[in-house]
Amino acid sequence: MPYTTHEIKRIEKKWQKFWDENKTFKAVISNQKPKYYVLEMFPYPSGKIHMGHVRNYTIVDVISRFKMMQGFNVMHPMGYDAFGQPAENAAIKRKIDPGEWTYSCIAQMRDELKQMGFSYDWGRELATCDPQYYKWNQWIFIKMFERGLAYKKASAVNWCSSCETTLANEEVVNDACWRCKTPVIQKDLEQWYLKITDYSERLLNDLKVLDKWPARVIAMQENWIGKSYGVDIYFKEKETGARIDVFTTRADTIFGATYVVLAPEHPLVDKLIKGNKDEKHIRAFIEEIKSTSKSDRISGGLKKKGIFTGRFAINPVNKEAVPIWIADYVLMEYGTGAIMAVPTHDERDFLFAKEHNLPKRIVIQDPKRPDLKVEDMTEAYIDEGNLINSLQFNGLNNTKAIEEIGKWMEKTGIGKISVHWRLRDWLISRQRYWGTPIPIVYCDKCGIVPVPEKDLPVELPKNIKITGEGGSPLNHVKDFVNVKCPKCGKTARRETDTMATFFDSSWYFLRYCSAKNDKEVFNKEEAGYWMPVDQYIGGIEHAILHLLYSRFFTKFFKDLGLIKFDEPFTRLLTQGMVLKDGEVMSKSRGNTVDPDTIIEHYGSDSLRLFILFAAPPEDQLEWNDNAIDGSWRFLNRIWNLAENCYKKDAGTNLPKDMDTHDKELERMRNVTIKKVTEDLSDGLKFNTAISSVMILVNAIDKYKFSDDNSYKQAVLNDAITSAVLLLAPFTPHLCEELWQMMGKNDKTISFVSWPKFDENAIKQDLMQVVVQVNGKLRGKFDVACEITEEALKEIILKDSKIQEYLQGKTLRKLIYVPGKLINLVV
RNA sequence: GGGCAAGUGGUGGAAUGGCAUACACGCAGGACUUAAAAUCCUGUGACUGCAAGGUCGUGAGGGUUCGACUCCCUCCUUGCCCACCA
Repeated sequence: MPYTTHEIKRIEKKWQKFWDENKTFKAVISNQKPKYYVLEMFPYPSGKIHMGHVRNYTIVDVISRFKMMQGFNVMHPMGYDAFGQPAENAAIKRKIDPGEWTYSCIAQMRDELKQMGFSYDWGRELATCDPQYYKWNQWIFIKMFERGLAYKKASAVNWCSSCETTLANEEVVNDACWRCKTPVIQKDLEQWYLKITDYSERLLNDLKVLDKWPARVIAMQENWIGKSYGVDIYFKEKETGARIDVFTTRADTIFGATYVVLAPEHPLVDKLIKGNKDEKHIRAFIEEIKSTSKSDRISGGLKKKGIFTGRFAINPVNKEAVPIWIADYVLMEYGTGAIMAVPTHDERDFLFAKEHNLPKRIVIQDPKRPDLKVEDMTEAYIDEGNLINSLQFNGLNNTKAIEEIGKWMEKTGIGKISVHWRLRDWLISRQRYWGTPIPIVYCDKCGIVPVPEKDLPVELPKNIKITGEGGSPLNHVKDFVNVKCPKCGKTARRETDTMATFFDSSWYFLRYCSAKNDKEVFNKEEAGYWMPVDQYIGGIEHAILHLLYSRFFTKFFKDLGLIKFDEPFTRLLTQGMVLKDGEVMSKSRGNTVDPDTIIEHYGSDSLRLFILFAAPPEDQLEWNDNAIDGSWRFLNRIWNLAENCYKKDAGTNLPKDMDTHDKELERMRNVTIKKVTEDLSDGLKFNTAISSVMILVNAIDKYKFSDDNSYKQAVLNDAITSAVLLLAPFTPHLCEELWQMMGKNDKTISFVSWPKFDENAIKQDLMQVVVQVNGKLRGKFDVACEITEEALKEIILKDSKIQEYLQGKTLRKLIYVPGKLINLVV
């Protein structure tokens, strides 16, 4: 029977049913085997899986199955990141309940995942919209609230007018909503924040430990956390003496500060401009800047808007009075919201000073142009040099001066060495229905009261009208909003905001360890056994948000004493996107290929094999409709070998009288085992692992169909057996079936020991030595492996062809790389 | 503007200081067939040559080295991330 579409369907269904019924991949704590926790980033349950999912989960599945065969106790769970806006949008559009819609999508998705043959422990399946899950979101929130890590603050927030909700900084992409691309505006609202900034230092420092993460992700996180060393310098307003702190990383240029600039939102602005004859004008200017969106503020390019306050500040190092300006290029959110401007040594300051005719003074000498005058400068000098016009610091190299001046300022009390971070606290309030209710009650008497643990979960009310307009739908649900204060029992009001869904996904990997536990967030012992995740795999788009939040939560759990480790994911792989015709495959582009139709025709094994073979996992993968044929053809060849060439009764012992052909196949078999084992262990190089199995299969074919048909069945059987085992993680349905067909006694191939290789069998009798003349390839010689350098030289130098290249030239040098090559330098 | 990747046949890719293009796709030719599909075999970087062979060739240019796709410098292109961050 050939490996036809019909047969493929039968086999794949058969084994999917087998794994399901036997709970083959159920993970149980055991001290007999080392544990291995392998995890994909769980999907949003949109219903259908797409090629990106297929790629992600296939990569994880191969690792999972490989580790099982290697004797690890593997946990490989699956769940759904099930809260969020698409369900609400669907509810509005189709007038159905978001929960109903979500659960039907989950059901469909589960079927599609099972169709791919992934080795999940379905007993740990979870959905974040399940009250048994989000109950623990609420529990975590309360623990954070108790420790001051969850707090409420009124502030200007990023607001998406289309989604009618606030967005975290991380959700603002190019000043637009990350989901719907609507431009983000600023709006004042009372919002819940998580104090992730308390963990800035740890989040930054522990990146050093993550040596098995892609350098790119580390760099992105470092960038995002943005630690900046500098000095806060205390300027004073000339008349009132009010302190104006400016933050600078360039304390070396303090003597060149010729004006001070405040952000329009700076709290001192109001006082400074009060009574100014131009007050109205200035206020109008400030309002204008505040009303411009951030992107418009930037799109003005280098042209910077500013206005003079009419006031002066005293530079503490030289008592000079410098004008105080307000300008759009100074941001309240960063540093102290005020800067000292050094036009001669900062590009932005230079342009601003030029625009508004402000004074400049050179304090770092360009060694190439020591006579340079301020009037002749066309741009700021931002490179190294020695200090001038800087009193006692004159002559000092500016890099050194940064340190020296900082120390001096701290000593004399005119400033302090400080650190500022780019990382902001995490805004988690959402004015949405389909999310975890924030477990807080507002009481006129008691204030903000957390819901007691025994009353959790605060369940989302059902049968809610969702219109997509007018803020949170929960506002309109009286039974939900009106509540008794848990403290005093008087009438109180429930919080109607829900949590950002990134909250849900920041700890789900811990929940998998105790997925059905209704007593605790997770069990200490279980998490202690399985965690941290040994291998985590997902898209690069989560390099900052999800991965940073998960690290934050993990550190928080450690502080609660629930776990003993600092980092959740030991090893991270960010898989590349799936492209079609050079563009990312996506619904909006209309260039998707539905995995279903491929499976329908070729089966999921062919799809799995193709998607791993076509590119290394980190790289982009260009979908090719034709190339999958190749994967199917290859599986067909394996099928034929196992069905027609494997003989059950041939015995397993290799014959004693092996000739060179037998030995060569046996060597190839060992080489392949070694190569596949190494490729799967370290670099996760699935594409080259598969190609090496293809090479083995080519060799088996050659051996089997050799001219004299003198093959030995035990050698052949051995090679076919190894090929099937090596392929088992990649194409599990086929290999299960073949294993059975070949009469092996195991119930499933999933736990059959990974084949071992013998270094001795890999050794060759002859080795090929490449001969170069002046680095150019001029000959190849097959010689015995144990040949001495002297004997080898003799053979080569006597060779007539090599002689030709040496004629009339003197041999200057001979480089011998043992076992590889000889380079003759003439 | 800053940071990080990457650039190799017609295509996906392999080789990370030592034989460039493994493996596969595609294409061409052949076998089998009444025919087609499937399968199998052969060939397939460019130029040159009847051939053996020779020359060139990993985005461009330079450098280090006996030897460079690989390391270093400069530049170009593409992708991603960050971005008035003081």
